[in-house]
Amino acid sequence: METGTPAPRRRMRADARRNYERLLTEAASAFAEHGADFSLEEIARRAGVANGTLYGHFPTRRALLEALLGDRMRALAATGEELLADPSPFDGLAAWARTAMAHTTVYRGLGAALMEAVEDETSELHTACKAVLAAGEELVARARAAGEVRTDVTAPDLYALVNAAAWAGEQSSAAQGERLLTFGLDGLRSSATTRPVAPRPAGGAGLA
Amino acid sequence: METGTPAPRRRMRADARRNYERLLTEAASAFAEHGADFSLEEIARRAGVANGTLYGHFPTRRALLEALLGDRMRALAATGEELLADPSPFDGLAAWARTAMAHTTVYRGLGAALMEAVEDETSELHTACKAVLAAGEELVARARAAGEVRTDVTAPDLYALVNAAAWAGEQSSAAQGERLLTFGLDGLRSSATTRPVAPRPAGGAGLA
DNA sequence: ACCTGAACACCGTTCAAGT
DNA sequence: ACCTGAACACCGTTCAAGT
Repeated sequence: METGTPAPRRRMRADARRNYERLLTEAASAFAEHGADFSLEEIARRAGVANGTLYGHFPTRRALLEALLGDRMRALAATGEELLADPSPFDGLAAWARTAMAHTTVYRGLGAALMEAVEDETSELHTACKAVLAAGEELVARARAAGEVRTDVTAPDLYALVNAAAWAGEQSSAAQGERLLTFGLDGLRSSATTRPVAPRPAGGAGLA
Repeated sequence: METGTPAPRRRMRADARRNYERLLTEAASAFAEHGADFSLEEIARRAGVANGTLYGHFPTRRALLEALLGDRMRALAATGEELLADPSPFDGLAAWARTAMAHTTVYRGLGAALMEAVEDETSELHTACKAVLAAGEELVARARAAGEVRTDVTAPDLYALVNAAAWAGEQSSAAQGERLLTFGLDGLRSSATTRPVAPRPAGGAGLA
């Protein structure tokens, strides 16, 4: 389902395309191993191109991240839509949050980039972040309407929670990050209902 | 109660002492304005000393942070001890967490430094972090014993929560950070008891 | 169209030489 | 005992010159 490195948007000269792909490949493994703040100069070196070539293809680090993660992030948003069909609004939301956190932990430092990008309209990652946020909003709205989370919970709350938990995971251990996510998700629950098991109206997951 | 810049540990030559204090003063305002990752070279420049002088007094950025924050952090730990007398174990814990978060937000990027230092025994900030962690542990233990938080909640959980909330506050808004802390704290509560109002045995806050 | 590599303005850290 | 400032090895980003 994954095509390895994503294709550039438009037709390119053969050598340009080769450089483009080499840069993405090296960036992917460098980011995976050393985090999203890894030296761009070193990435260019590893790809065997001049530093100027890297900037030609990716004017900023965020552009590089977008090329690497954009598709994945849109897939994450799509997963959110699917989870709207989960019989339990809260469980659907929680499952999605865990998936989102897994995506965020592919590169160390990614949570910070995603937090910044969602509020910065000039960021190349902004559109993808907004899509993720929108998916979260739908899940939150449904859980809110079902009385399974506090009435004041927002999509930015969920977004911040996921990224903060991912961040904490980077700083200490992945397990610690997951614990934080668990606590945070539990804290979103409506304090009125202890455990929103609810009557559940026999059928599916309506509520357009 | 605060003496401005903390005094150096031992007697120093007059010029050394002056440089030491100038460096601390400049570092404090630079960190406050631009975060704890601000250029050390620029701090030395602002203090009117050579960069080597800065490294002479503070071999690492963490040493500088320790000089600036050590006392404050020990005071935070002391506040934790005091809050052990709070009639409500959970409220005491929560109040302390909010105080801790306020301390963490004095410099942008401080949460990351504190998360790193608590696990790095070679860090000059390590002792201070451990003191804070120990205070948290006592508060957590009391709340746990009182059945007001889950039985599996640990001091590192609380520590990570505070720093992660502070981090989130830096990335978006202080309000968002506080919301996250609220959710997180609520998530620490024992899921068995909805609201642990408890009979409360008339008197104070025993439980040695 | 695209690539190159030097140029510029920064870093953190170390260390010989001074006083 | 302490300070200085150059030295070293890095960054990110830009841009003239090439092909």
